[in-house]
Amino acid sequence: MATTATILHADLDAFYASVEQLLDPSLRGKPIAVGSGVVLAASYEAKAFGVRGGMPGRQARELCPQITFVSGHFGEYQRLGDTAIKVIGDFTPLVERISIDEAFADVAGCTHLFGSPAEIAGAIRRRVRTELGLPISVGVARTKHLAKIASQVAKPDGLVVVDPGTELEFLHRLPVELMWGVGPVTKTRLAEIGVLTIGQLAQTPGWSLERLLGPAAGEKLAALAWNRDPREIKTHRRARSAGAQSAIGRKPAEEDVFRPTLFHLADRIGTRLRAKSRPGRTVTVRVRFANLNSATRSVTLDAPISATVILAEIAEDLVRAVLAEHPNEKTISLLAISVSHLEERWDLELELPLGLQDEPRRPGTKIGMARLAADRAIDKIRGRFGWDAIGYGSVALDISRSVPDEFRELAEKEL
DNA sequence: TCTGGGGTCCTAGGACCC
DNA sequence: TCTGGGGTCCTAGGACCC
Repeated sequence: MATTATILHADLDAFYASVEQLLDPSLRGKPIAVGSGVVLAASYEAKAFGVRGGMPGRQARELCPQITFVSGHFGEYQRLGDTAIKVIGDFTPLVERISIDEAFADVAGCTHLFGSPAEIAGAIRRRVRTELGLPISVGVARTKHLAKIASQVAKPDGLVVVDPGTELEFLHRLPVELMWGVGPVTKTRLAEIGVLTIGQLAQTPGWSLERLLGPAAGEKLAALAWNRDPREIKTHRRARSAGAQSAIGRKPAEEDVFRPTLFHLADRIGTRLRAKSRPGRTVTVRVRFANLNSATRSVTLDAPISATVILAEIAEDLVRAVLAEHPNEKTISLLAISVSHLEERWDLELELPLGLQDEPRRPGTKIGMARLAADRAIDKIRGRFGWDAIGYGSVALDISRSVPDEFRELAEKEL
């Protein structure tokens, strides 16, 4: 176990909103939100009014009548996020990117070049500020969990270093919801037994936590409360699933409604899976009803798939099964497909004849091969002329897009 | 009053095998 | 016929994170 604090957690502040204020100086110092129907991100000035990400636009306007909505420059978010992470990479190769605007790094091996971890953190913050014009907060500690908490405490635009000698003193005075893994439900459950701070959590008997939260969560939280975090920096982590979803308002639970939507979702997912040669064996479907209750249904196949049509047909079957189980639900509000058990296909892709990868056991394999070949052709055309250049007939038309496609792409994980 | 979209991990029960 | 135990996989649902 390391005895010095060399883990950094760097987190760009109110990232999308800060980029908008960077691009348009007239927005600086003002409450703004990115998005239209829903708030995708809010500036600190807007957060001061209680505006939060995910909030409906109408509610944000009620809280903050003078708020300015901007539609968003998603390409710029990607570019600036990448650039900020690269700044960290100039100090150490041990960088674990968590999302578009957030990363861990271990600087243990580069202090002889660049100074103490605190000095490196300061240098990162200065460079991101001067070279990109963006505020970034950094936490420095001995463990990932504590570094992450430190960066949250540092916000906005700050630096917090937790010296190994002061770890528990720092940690135990903070509220439990700052801990990784404590969301609204767990916070409420802990509050019911009088646990509000991490210090109180640390003093709670293990059996009590495990009874309250289950064995895994109880043990994990107890460990984190004493700053025992075994996690290491992982520089490359492969995705375990790929999915897509679409909120469709309130529509009747009928074939005419869910078929085109499922096809569109399958198209998006299939394209990604094929691009990385990572077909998957398990298909999961989620249907959310008008009352916001939802039901899932999944199937695990003998062989992995990535062809759009096959994926769509399986998803349709699953949705029909869900609806059959909920005959009283006449209205659906969201459809989702996810593919998991992804293959690690890298080199086999080159060895297997095209088509044998998909559906070797499905009756009518030749059809499966033809479908995959058709997908490959479409993928190629789209690669040259853009996504909308070609598609599956009616599917290309009139899919309700509640958020811009560019926003969806930002959230996609590298497969 | 009615939150969008892309992910990860855990749980609990059941099937199935040794 | 009843008894015990361990392990793996699958499915449905939830909590959580960004």
